[in-house]
Amino acid sequence: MSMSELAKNRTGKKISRKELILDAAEELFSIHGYDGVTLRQVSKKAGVKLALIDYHFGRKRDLFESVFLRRAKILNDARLKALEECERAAGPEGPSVESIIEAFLRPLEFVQESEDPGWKHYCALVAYINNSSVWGNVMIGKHFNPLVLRFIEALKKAMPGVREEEIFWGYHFLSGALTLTFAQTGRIDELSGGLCKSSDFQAIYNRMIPFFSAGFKDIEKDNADKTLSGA
Amino acid sequence: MSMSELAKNRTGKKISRKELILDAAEELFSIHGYDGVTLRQVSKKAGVKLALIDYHFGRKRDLFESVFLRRAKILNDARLKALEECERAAGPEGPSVESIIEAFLRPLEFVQESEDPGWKHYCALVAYINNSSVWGNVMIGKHFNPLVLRFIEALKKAMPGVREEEIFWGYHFLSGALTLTFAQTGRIDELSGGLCKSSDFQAIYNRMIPFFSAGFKDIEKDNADKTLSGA
DNA sequence: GTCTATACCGTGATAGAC
DNA sequence: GTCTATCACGGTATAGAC
Repeated sequence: MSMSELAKNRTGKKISRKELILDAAEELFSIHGYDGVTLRQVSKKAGVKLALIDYHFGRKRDLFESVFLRRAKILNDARLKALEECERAAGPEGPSVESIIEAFLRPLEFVQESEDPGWKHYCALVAYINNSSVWGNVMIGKHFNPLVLRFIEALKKAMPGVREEEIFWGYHFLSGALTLTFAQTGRIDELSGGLCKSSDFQAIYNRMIPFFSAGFKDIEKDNADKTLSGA
Repeated sequence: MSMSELAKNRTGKKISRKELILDAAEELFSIHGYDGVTLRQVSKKAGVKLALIDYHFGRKRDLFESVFLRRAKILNDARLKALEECERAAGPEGPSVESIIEAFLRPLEFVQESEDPGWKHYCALVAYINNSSVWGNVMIGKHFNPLVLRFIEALKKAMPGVREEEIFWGYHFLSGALTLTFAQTGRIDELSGGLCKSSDFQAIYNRMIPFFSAGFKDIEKDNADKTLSGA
């Protein structure tokens, strides 16, 4: 790697031009979506020549995928680790619903704490992809579903007797709430007249964990009711 | 209106070319987003000449807004009516949290029952807009927030003593889950191995209402706890 | 008032020369 | 790694036909 490929970001760390392109693309794609961004905009924002994007990533589609993949593994490894730890910490009867949801969400807090603003852009990009019927099933399905199924398994153990599909629906609701949070539209800020700050992920997770735990427990109660009445 | 402006849809009803353009644009925008659709694609799908779009709607942006506005009022009027009815039906102490959420969601069921497939496309479009940091605050804020604040008010009455911001957060979660449902990505279908059908809105609302009611009630309980411990 | 044919001109992704 | 050419496509404008 030659010196000319390196630049300094604001924390003083040297980063390659390839990374600069990824950073610029990440931010732009997260705001305007795939079709709303041109490679020229990316090259301008990254401060590199247009042709360098072609050199490093080839087609636009591949650049988009590279942006998505760069942080996917880091994110999911952190969540998997959190789940495994909460399983270890729990007794033989396994972790509670609440602690499983906590393991799913808490690792995301570093996004806000990180000095790298790219993580916030990345979350917005995940929101864009997750809501897209074009990209969602391909990219999220391929790279996030294995981890999600791991969490679903844990929830099933924590709620024995509950029908599988009910747990999947609960996850769907959780995923939707998280996605809208990631999207960072600022709508809740305005709607609430400034009472809620959509940028304060920690405040959100603090509320999401009990809120969704209550939802899941309601499923469990309902299912138990049905089992009883069916007996 | 001349005969030449009319065509027949599959239910045999005559619809104007202007409506055909709106229908085509609605479907395409809902799948590919604003930037992912060209006016030429719209004209082709609608079966009209390109210049006709310019004649009826002017700029692309204005077409997009026309598509969004066409059904917004119908949708929100139905929900407002449902809320008012549930308030009338309740005693002087006002409606329950559960019945308020029901009034928010149930009117959406006609979307699935309607013969007009455009309603499903419209919902996906709302999902796209609600998750977009570019369009969300402008269009959803302007045309949906007044209704939403009406529901928030009802929830506040149903949960006296709960801090306003907690209710806003609860709404944020509800909105996210609903948005992901609207988006119709089919991801939950695949994730669940076919157990869940994302097209079955009725099944979803049946589960959302108790799930989110439980979440809100948990907020209420928490708040009461804090009040007690603070006393 | 409704619709069509056609042209404009900037911009886009991409390929190939250097 | 970089520069430049290519060539299709995009939104929009306009003149005129029914």
